[in-house]
Amino acid sequence: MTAPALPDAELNLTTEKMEKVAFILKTTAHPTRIAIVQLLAQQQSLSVTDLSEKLQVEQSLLSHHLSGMKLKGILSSHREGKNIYYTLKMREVVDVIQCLAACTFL
Amino acid sequence: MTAPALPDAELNLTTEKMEKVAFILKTTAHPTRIAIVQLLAQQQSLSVTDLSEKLQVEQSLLSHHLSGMKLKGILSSHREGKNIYYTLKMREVVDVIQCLAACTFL
DNA sequence: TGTATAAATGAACAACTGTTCATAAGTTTG
DNA sequence: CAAACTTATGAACAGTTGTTCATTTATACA
Repeated sequence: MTAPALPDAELNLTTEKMEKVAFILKTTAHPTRIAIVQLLAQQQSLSVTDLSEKLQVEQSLLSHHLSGMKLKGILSSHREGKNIYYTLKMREVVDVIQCLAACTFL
Repeated sequence: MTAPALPDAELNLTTEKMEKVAFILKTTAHPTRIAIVQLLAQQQSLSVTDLSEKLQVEQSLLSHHLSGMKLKGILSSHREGKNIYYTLKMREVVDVIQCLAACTFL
């Protein structure tokens, strides 16, 4: 949308961008976190218990993943009564995962 | 370690795929490795010394990165005399990086 | 209030990663 | 052959990550 799609030959990233790309890849590179992104790509927002049940992941462990992802800007959260709902903030991450998921060799 | 079990109906990625996606993200999530991919996206194949010079990365460290990426199927290599040339095998990785690199917020 | 429910936090620890250094192994050339 | 060059390898170590467990904070509601 923003930048025109460049042919591979013109792919040129600054050091700074490479670091940022690496950062995003790194914070997403985990099965549980990918699953979280997948769910939040479809659901707009889910509470920790929702996620914990759907993913079958221990509350505490999930919380650690969630707060990490929030800290790094991938998710955001807001409280609603007893529950805290998480939302996908950096939607571009979905594209990246989708892009990889579309690979035939996977 | 393993991806949480998810009801397939609600996802476009299977558990297995999520693990593979995570795997690829993980093996790419490093500035030096991204730079390697970037160079090999433009050059078809480069020797270790070429890469070492262009990236200003110590031979040994580079070698470790290269053999890791080869082991994981991202690169391939062949010898030509004294030199060993590395080639991008999993070209899809370029798309992923490009996808992220195109993000305006970066 | 007090109890239940929801989520975060922090300590502890194993496992993994990135890096450096020294050395080895393969190749060419004199 | 030895010497020079190119790349790989392995040990060591610091730093990071994933996980568990126990505890704490925040909210609701009886």
